[in-house]
Amino acid sequence: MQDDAKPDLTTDARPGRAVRADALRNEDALLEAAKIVFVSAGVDAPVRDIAAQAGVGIGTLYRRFPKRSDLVAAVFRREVDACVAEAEVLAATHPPGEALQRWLNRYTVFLATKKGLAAALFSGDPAFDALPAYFRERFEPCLAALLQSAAGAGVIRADVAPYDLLRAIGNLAVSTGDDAQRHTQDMVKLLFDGLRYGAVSKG
Amino acid sequence: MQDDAKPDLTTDARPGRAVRADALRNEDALLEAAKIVFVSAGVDAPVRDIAAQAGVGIGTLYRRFPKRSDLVAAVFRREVDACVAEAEVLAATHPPGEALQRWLNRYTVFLATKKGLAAALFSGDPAFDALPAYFRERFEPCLAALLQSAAGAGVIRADVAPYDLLRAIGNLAVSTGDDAQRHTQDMVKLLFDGLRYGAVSKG
DNA sequence: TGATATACGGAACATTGTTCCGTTTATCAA
DNA sequence: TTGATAAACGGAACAATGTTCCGTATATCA
Repeated sequence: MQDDAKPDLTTDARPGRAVRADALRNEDALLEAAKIVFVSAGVDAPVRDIAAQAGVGIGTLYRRFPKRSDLVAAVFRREVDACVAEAEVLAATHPPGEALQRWLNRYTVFLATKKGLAAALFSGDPAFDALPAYFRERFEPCLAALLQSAAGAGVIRADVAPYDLLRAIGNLAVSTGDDAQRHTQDMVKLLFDGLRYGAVSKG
Repeated sequence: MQDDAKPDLTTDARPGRAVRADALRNEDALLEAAKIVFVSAGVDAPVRDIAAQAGVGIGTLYRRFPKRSDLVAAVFRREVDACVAEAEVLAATHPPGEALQRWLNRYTVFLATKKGLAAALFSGDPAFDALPAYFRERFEPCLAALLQSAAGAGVIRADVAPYDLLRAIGNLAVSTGDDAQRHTQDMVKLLFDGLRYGAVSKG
């Protein structure tokens, strides 16, 4: 593998020339804007609104993300990455058990903002085919590290598969209704208590 | 409850006057057209296409179905009804075991055409809120009758709950891929064989 | 600092959703 | 059977959104 691995950015630049700085800035602004607009107006929000929120022209949006699904997928990856990155921060700044608990909460927040995407994910658009794998690739090692660390500290039991936990919480998070968020977080906490119940050393 | 129960048709007619015959005809034509277009172009197909397929103007479509979800829900109910009606026909024209087997196949066909609707059903549109209940209300007694009849004839065992079977097949039918249909039907057949395995009298 | 590749912006066009009203037609009473 | 009238029809017109295209602006590099 050569290290021509630039950010996978749609650009007119040929190998010789560097990608322009404003192009990078706008890519970032668009993703941030899309994230905000998707939450407030759904993934079917008008592209004009996203461009406006980002402070760029429509043409710029289309240059980077020719199809809506490109933008949706990019936002999804970006938020997965952000959630994973936070795990590392938490692990470095909190004791293992607390880091785990805090991250599970962070993960439920991630899931909550993805409800609007669920329908899109099942739409059959090939642009989304790779996302489930990406989801697992990124989250499984991430949670595995937190679990192993907490288990090593004797705070939780060690016999729960990371992916099982990811899925269980994912299922808990699909509940709907007024108090969905409270309900989900309560149930996740219950799960976490379950983890603690069988811990090796401390009660 | 008075017996003013006409078909729940949006109409300008006041109680005094009968609903016009062309209105009824067009309602039917629109539902039939929508069913066809939804299969070939998805539930987001342009309303113009549906009106054209039905041979009516756009205004007529909007008069009956002001929102797309109204049309989607009406088509859904209509197809549920058609599938249920076929159960009665099969029960009257085939021996119990064969009627059951044939209907289960018919049911998988119904499910297959509903994949495009799955996303819509989960969209949170209140127009769809009543559909799951309708689904169960109609299908559960329908399948219960077939099962009871077959069990009475000693062709299958009698300890399977109709709703469990409906759900199991529903889950089998969500599989995707090139051979999804074959796979689903194979698995449903396996289920059916399972029903036969514990039959009371005949082996 | 000038030349040039690159990217930007938004007008213009295309597609689809939705409303509105003049025209047509089914119904019903005479 | 026929005329009056309510009811429904059809599609033009308008609105909202998606998409393309190209003249203009600017970052990069020699």
